[in-house]
Amino acid sequence: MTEKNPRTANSSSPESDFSNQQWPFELSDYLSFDDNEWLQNNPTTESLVFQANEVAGGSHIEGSSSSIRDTNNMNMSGNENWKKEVKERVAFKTKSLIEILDDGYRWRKYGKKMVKNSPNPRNYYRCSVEGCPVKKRVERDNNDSSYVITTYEGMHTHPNSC
DNA sequence: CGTTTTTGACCCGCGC
DNA sequence: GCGCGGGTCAAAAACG
Repeated sequence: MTEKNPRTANSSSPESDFSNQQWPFELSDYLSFDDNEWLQNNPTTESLVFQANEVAGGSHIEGSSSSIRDTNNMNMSGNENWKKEVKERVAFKTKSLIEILDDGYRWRKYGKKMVKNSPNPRNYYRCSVEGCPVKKRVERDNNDSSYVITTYEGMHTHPNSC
């Protein structure tokens, strides 16, 4: 990075932060997004947007986006893990040139990997706040480089950066 | 100066 | 048993 990070000190003010970006939605709307609503608004998105209670060792996303559908189809054979911990998993498919979508939290990149089926790199982000098990996975669409698939994992256990 | 980014290496699960 | 795929960590560098 060198000039693609218009944030850093303004993380405390997500409002002004967003004014700088070309977000098609408002921060509040973005946070209260309903997976069901998204499906209605984006019928072409298939099952890319979903909210599932994942379990450790449940179904890993292997392959391309087509495999993501498998994640929705959890296996009943290991449903006993459900009582363990509920992990919220939300995937967003947004048409934007920027992949670093600021949601008011601080994200620290902890890894970059190349998908074997695409020349698109996959970025792994994590909440900089300690105690926040929230993880973010950002990947570009294979078919539409203009689209960005952002997958949020976990819930924020700390107040906003404000 | 602190924080974050970056890249490579390492680790884990499972498939064959 | 080894290889593959994916995911994570870690040390150093870069940036504000």
